[in-house]
Amino acid sequence: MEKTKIDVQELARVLKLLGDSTRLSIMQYVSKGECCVCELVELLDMSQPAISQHLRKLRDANLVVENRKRKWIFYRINEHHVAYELIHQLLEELPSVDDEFEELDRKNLRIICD
Amino acid sequence: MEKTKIDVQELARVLKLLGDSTRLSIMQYVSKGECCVCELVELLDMSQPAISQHLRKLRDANLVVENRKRKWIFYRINEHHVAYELIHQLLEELPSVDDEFEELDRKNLRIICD
DNA sequence: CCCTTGTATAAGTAAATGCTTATATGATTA
DNA sequence: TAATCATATAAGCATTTACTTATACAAGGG
Repeated sequence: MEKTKIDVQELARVLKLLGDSTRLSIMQYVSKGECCVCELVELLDMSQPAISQHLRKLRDANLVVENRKRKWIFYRINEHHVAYELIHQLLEELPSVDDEFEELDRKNLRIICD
Repeated sequence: MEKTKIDVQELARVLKLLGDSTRLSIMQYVSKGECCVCELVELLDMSQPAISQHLRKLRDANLVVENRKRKWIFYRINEHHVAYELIHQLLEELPSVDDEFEELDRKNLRIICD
């Protein structure tokens, strides 16, 4: 069974989306578990529309999927994307974001919703 | 021995460069062996200045290294780049470019220079 | 029902990008 | 030394990008 090959244009499209530090960070956060928009706004210290627009691009490319719970919209990485394994490896090269999540907890800005 | 981590900004910079199908193809070609500019112009069917400008970006980012031989300038992938292993894995996801190199041979446009 | 909260979208803008054409540079050859 | 070949650089331009501010929309809570 031959491993699936990815088209150059398609891979370039994905890499272009990941080639922005805000979006790359978003991908890292949402790969650790679901994040809602307001959490990402806090984690990345950026305006809500800016985050929303980045999320739209990632969603349009199917790199993330949304999950609506009560009044929040949670995003998580799409594990079924053709390039998921590759993206996962990329993200593993990055320093941990555990501290950022802990700080979010300390500030009581983590949204727990089950 | 902990594996070297790459800064988010730095990885994003690399991915941004790879997030262009022309440059991604160039990287693929020069990872298979040295290519001079005129070969890349032929392989990618683009203008010489366009290729040159893409090569400059890749060279500035240390993703490729140049090697001057006689009147040609050959480029090859920089195996010592921090993200080399990662890039190598990315390139392995792409379909082979052997046919393109063979066509170059058939057209007698391959530069052999030793 | 209103009012608030969370998120999305629209419009505008400055900066970056990727080409083009024209020209410069540098090495090779006649 | 002049002509040629391979490549680089400069300038110009249309398009894309990533923000901003303002507004819309959708879900909950009083």
